[in-house]
Amino acid sequence: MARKKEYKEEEVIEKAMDLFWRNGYESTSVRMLEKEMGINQFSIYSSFGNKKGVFLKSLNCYKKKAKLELIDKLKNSSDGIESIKQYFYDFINFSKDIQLNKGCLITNTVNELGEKADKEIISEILNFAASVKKVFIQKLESNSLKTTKTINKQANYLMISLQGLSVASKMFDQEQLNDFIESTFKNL
Amino acid sequence: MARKKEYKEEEVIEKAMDLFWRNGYESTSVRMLEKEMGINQFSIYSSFGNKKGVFLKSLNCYKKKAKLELIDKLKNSSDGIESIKQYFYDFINFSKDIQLNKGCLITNTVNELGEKADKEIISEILNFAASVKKVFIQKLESNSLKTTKTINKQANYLMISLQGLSVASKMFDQEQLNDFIESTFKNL
DNA sequence: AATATAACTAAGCGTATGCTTAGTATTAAT
DNA sequence: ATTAATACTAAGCATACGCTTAGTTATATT
Repeated sequence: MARKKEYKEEEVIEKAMDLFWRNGYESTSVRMLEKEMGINQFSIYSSFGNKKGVFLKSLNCYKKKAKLELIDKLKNSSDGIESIKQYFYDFINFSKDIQLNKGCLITNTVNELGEKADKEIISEILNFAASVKKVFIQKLESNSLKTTKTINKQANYLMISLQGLSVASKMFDQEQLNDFIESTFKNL
Repeated sequence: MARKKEYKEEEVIEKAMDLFWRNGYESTSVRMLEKEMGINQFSIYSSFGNKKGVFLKSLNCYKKKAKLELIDKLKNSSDGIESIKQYFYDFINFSKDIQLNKGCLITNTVNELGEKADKEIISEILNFAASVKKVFIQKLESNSLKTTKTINKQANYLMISLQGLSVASKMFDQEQLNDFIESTFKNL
């Protein structure tokens, strides 16, 4: 009985995600989203409720993209720790911007909103972090005699290292990033 | 011939710095600064020119505070690498907020503004990073046979590790932060 | 005491923010 | 063809933004 949507929600959310990724949550206005997504504000609000709704869907889109382009490769690799190292290098390319990098959307969000972030947003963030850590643990377990405790410690270490890489890639040159990655994996 | 200022610029900037530290640059409005600094917008603009001016002075204030409360202790310590490790633990306390942490103001700014930050702001950031790295290098040099190249690599590693700690302290618990610090210094 | 200078107050500038709503166009079932 | 339901356009809502300005108050010099 009703008119058809002239856009696919998944497609416009990918564009919204790009904008949030580049600019952060607060600095991305609904007018900017309107232009980038190519749809009117009415459509944005009828499809996603509010700005936070667009952001939550964008976080989800980011997770899918990261899974396809980064995490699945890591999962399917059989090089153990070496494959995690490769994941670090892959991440740099994954987050490449015009000149430097735009970091990891999840890390950017933690850094911008911190503990005063919305509950749903925090939940998405913790959920994503947990899923990455899980894969790290899998890789650390392969060909290893390490205890569960050691593996958990090392996974925590890698998670935080990755956040350092995310921030640093926005300002530091490739050589410094390489130094960091090489040192990070020296003793694992 | 003229009336006296009813505030000291250094004192009100410290309050502005606190606000920027907690909320970031964009999310801190001039109205918020007005309230926190305890002076009228006219006074803000006549003393500091514009919002960016307040921020630049705030960055400078942060640098002084970090020097006094963190860096000088590191400089005066003679424990070599162990003193850098202590610096990492000290940083966590330095950046303590109500519940979790507010990170490092410099790292927060890099993460928020990235490469599209104002030139003067970028310059302040790089300058601060260079001064910290310099102290790290000094400590790495003490009681060590490492080559200059190795020391530089390790300093780069520590700088980026610290940024990871800054972000992670906003969301992760103390145990995970401890794991991270302990693992970080196993690689040196 | 009069005066020039600068610091104050508070109202207001134009624009941008997140979000809504009145009115119109398009669809699929009757 | 009529109708009901939904998607569209575009104008507008109240509020907040960074910043300015007209008018007043306090000060050190004359």
